[in-house]
Amino acid sequence: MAKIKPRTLSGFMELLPAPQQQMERIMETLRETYSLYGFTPLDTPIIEDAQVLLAKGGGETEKQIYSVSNFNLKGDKDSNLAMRFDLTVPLAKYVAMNYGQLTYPFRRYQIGKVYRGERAQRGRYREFYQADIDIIGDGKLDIANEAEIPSIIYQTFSKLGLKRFQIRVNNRKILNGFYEMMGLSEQSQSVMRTVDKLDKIGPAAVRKLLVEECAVSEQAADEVLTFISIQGTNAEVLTALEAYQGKSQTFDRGLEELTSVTKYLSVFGVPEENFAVDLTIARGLDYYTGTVYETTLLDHPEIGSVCSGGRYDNLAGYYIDKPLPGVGISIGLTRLFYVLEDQKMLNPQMPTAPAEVLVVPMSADQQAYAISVATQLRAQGIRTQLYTEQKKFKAKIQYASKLGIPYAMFLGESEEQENVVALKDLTKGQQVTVPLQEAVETIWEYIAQAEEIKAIVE
RNA sequence: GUGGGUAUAGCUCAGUUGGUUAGAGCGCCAGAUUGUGGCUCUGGAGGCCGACGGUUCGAAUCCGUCUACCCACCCCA
Repeated sequence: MAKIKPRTLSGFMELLPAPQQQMERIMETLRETYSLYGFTPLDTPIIEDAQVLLAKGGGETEKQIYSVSNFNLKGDKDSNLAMRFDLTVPLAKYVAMNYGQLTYPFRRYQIGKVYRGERAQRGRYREFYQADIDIIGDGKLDIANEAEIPSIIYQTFSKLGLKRFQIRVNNRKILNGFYEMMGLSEQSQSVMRTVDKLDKIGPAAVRKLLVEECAVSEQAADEVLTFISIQGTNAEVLTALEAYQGKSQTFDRGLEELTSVTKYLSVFGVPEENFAVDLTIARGLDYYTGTVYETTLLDHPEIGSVCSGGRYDNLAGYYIDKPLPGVGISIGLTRLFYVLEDQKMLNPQMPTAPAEVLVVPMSADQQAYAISVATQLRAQGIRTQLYTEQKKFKAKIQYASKLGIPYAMFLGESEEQENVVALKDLTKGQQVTVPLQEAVETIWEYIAQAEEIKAIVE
């Protein structure tokens, strides 16, 4: 019979057990850190009414969203459904729906898969995890939140063990104000996109594109280039920006905000080398209205941003008549994991075994003894696997070895009679015959040691 | 959506100007070693050479079509 070729779709990540274990460790770290800052977990459906997801309408979202018309949910005819493109729009819906029942500022985190109809590419997926944190205010939301959000990302990345990363910060109001001064408000979207390519294609090419593609005059293009090439320490950039003050209210407000965010970021404990005011950052979805963030790994800029977000003033406005400003950021977990694995940055010391000990009865006669030992181990909180297959001894020990299980416990006739266990440390190759409680102590020592290995990234 | 590339064993890949029985390394299985894994040695299994069509005495190799995947652009986490 002809077999069906098993395959995983392009742009979808599927991991083997050991790397999956590492991925789970990263997720745990994110959850822990997010919780530490008082965020509450949230889960929303992967599939939503297409109208809800496309409320914002138009643009790239519409092009890249997976949607199904006449999706036949039993009883619900002619539903137009779509898969979520990000976690921010579903959050806006959630807040709009439960407006009266939430307490503001509402802080939630969410780790979930999102879907985008793009061509898959190195570090770019069609299905990927985002790990979001957002703070939604009722009517108002203080600027300090816009500094707290990236400081949480700093904490998270640091806890993972990452050092060479940079959170780049900009403010849409500064950009919009600047383009307003230049009389380029109409083209600002395409100009920002072009400017964003500066790192990639260089100033000369950017200038050419601005003139040819964005209908910017030669003179204005030069001024744009001068503006975006403002560089230096954060203080220097802010000082340079002061020269543009007084011509646009929007710009002035943006500068004020950026100055506050920069100041608070230091207070939140983010070192200067891990964040930078960068005037070329503009991207993110088009709902951003103020501060915007983009985080890159300094040694792997080719992968692009692994975490971005920003301030949005009125996302829920598509659903209800309440102004609900928010600020949020999203770690591209799948992409981050891809880089870490691809670049061999994951700590090889990180344990990936599914258990600390494999309980091995020597023969069928010891099966009952083995079950009772395993039960006692589990009751004491030791992750335990029981090897019940009637195979050669070699196969049993190899099983533990391949899975990276550090201890094997052999239970034969003599062990059962004397009520002891033969505990073998597979990493050292040493074996002792001791009472069960003593073996438990040894394994606990190992577990305590393994927990010291906090850094997921080496 | 646009442009380029690739498709041979479970994985990574060789395969000469077209030539008869398609190879290697890793992995897998077995044995050396029936209560002791990793290292070593020995043996073994495993292929419609992506699919379909064409050229030829003869095709993994040349040509065409299709499909899938990869890279880049667009855009983005």
